[in-house]
Amino acid sequence: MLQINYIRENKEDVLARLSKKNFKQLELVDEILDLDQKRRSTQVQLDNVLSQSNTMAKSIGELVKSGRKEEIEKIKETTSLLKEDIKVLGEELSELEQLVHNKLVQLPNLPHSSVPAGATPEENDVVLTNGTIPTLPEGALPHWELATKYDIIDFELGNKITGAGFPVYKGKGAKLQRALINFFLEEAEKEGYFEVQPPIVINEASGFGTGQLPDKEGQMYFVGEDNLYLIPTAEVPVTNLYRDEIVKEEDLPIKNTAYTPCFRREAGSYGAHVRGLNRLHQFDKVEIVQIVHPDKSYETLEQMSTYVQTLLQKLELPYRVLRLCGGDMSFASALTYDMEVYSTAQQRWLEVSSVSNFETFQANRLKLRYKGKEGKPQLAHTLNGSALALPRIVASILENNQTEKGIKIPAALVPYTKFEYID
RNA sequence: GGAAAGUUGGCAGAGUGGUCGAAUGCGGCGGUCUUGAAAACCGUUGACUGUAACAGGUCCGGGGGUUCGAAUCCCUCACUUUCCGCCA
Repeated sequence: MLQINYIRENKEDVLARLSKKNFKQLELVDEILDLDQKRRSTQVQLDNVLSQSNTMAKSIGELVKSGRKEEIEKIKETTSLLKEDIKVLGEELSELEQLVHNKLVQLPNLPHSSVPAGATPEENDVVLTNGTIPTLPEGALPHWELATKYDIIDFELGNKITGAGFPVYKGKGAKLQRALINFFLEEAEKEGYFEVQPPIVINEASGFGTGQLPDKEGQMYFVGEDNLYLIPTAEVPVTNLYRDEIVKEEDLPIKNTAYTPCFRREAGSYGAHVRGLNRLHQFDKVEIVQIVHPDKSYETLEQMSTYVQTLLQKLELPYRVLRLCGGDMSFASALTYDMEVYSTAQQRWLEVSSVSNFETFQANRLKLRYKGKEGKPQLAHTLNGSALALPRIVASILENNQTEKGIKIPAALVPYTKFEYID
C-alpha cells in the first residue's frame, strides 16, 4: 500500500510511475486525494468538538467533587448537544477513511526508475544469459515422458488422489525432491539465512499484509470452514512473522529462509505449456525473505539475485536473468528479477525464481517498522525471492541431463541424492 | 466437541466509572560513579494523527451500546490460554 503522504506531496511522480506500471485507473489518484482532503477537514471539525466535550466532562468531574449540582446540570445540557455532532462527524469520518483505504489498496506499488517500460513479457529486459545449452542425443524426451520412462513422477496417480496438477513423486523422483530441498536450505544457511518452518495455512490478516488480499483471493485455496487460506508461497507466512512489529534497527537485516509446499489455484490455464511439471497446483519451494533498512534494499536485491544465480550455476543449468518491465511486474513489487532456466527438450525458458524488492509497500500494510536509537519508527523494506522453486528445476535437470545411462545428477547434488543417475 | 479464564505500552504486568495514556519491573536512551566496563544510583522513555511550531485529537483485541465522562459497566465478534474428551 502506498503512503498517502507521499501521494499528496508527489502526485505527478505517482501518476507517471503508475503509468509505467501499465496501471489504467489513474483517476483513482485524484479520487483518493479528494477524499483525503475531505477526510482531513472532517477530522479537524470532529477534533474541535471532541476537545470541547472533553473539557466539559473534566469540569463536571471537578464540580462533582465540590458538590455544585446546579452547575453540573447546566453543562450537561450543552454536552448533550455536542454528542449529536460527535456522532454525525464520527460516522462521516469513518466512512471517508474507509473510502480512502478501499481506493488506496487498489494502487499497485510504484516501479523503480530502472524498470523498463512495457506491458507484456516480451518487453522484459534480458539482463544476462549464462551457461551452455546442451546438445541432446537423438530422440531426446520432454520431462513428462522421462518421468514416466523412469517411473519417478506419476501424474495419473495424482489425478486419482486429488486431480490434475498434483503429481506423485516416487522413488528417485521423491528423493531428488528431498535432495533439492536440503541442498537449497543448506546453501541458504551458508548465505546467512535463518531457517523457519511456518504454517502453510494463513488467516486473512496475513493475506492482506503481503498483498494477496483483497482482490487476489482467486489465486489461493480457501478453507471456508475455518476462514483460512493455503499459502501460495512461503513469502506470506514468513513476512507476516513481522507484522505489527517494531524491530530494532541494529537487528536489520533480518534474513529468513523456509521450505514449504505452495498451493496455487491458477484457474483456467490448460494446454501444452502447462504440461508435466510446468505448472502445478501444489509444488515445493524454498523461499528467502529479507527485512532491511531502506538505504540497503537495492544492494540487497542484487545480492539476492546473485545468490540465486549461484544456485543455478551449482546445478549446472543454463539460465538467464530478466528485469521485468512495468506491466509484467507483480502488484506489490518495485523491482523484480526473474530467473529462467532453459528446458532443452521443450526448447523454452522456464521461470524458476522471482526476486523482488517491495520497498515499503508490504511494510505499510504489515505495519512493519524499525526504530533506531533516536527518532521515530520508520517503515522497513521487505524483499523476497524463490531459492528455488522445485518443479521446473526438476524438469530442466531431467531434460538437460538425459544420457544413454539415464539422468545424470549434477555433481553438487549427489551428496544429497546419494545416487549419480536416475536409471 | 464440552467447560472456564484471559486479550493493557518494545516486553512482562497492575489498574474495575472522573486530572489514567495508564502503577511497577525489564529493556532502551541520558547522566553520576569508574582508567574503562559491570553493578549501584538519578533522570528520561508508547504509537498514530495533526501543526510552521505549539495546541488539539485518537488508540488499553475488533465492532456496537450505557454515561456529562469508559481501560474500567453492558452486548457482540475474533483470537489466546487452561481443564475435559478425541487424536498424529
